[in-house]
Amino acid sequence: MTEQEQLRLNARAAVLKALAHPTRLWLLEQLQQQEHCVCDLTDGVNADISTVSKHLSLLKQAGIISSRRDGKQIYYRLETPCLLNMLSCVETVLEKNARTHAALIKA
Amino acid sequence: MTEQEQLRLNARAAVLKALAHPTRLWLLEQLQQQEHCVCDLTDGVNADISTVSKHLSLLKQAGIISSRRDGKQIYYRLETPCLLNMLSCVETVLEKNARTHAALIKA
DNA sequence: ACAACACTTGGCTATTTTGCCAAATGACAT
DNA sequence: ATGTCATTTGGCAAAATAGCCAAGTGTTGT
Repeated sequence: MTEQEQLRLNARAAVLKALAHPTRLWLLEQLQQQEHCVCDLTDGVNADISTVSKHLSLLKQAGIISSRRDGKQIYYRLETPCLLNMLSCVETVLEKNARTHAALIKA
Repeated sequence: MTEQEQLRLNARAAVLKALAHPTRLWLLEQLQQQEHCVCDLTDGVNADISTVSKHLSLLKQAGIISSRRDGKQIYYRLETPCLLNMLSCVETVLEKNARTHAALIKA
């Protein structure tokens, strides 16, 4: 693994790490159709507003979402919609796992 | 967020979490073309064999790779090749970030 | 200027992840 | 059976992550 490869992999891992949290995945799903302010998003999650805010800024930091201010509110929107389509392959893994698990139980 | 949604998101996040590490991404790239034994993989990474082994079993646990024994060696192979194609979208994020960063420097 | 609102940031603790070493397992050869 | 090779597992310490509360920032309305 060369040093350049190392850097490339670090960068990729950073994006994946940003995605790898249930609350953040939920937030991204909410943003898929349209932008939302933090207040909209907080309602659906059972976590402190500050926690949601931190999740959002983490996603922003990773370049996955962006924000704009409109009066008192801050609206977040998805920058890279393909990320959510991408999850179809994750779903493939889960289905495969489910089948394997079922087979193990039957056996 | 319903409880069922919660479970679904947890499962997805677990797979993403397994992917979200530079060494593990490298291991997956090695396995993309063909299966490899641990000894093959250890050579390319500057980490202890035991560390590599733990990364591999984590990936296996997540259902991303599988293993078979052949004599003294254990061969790992990629179970869900689409995961690596999927990363093209991660690359999109990174390119976008690079452009944004460049623009900020210029400004 | 001041209060109210929407959000972010700092600070803290609890939990999880990482990676090394050393010890254990499993397969094969002698 | 004993030794050796390939790999896994246990145990531990260091680092990163998560989430709450409280305090701070920025905006609007009075």
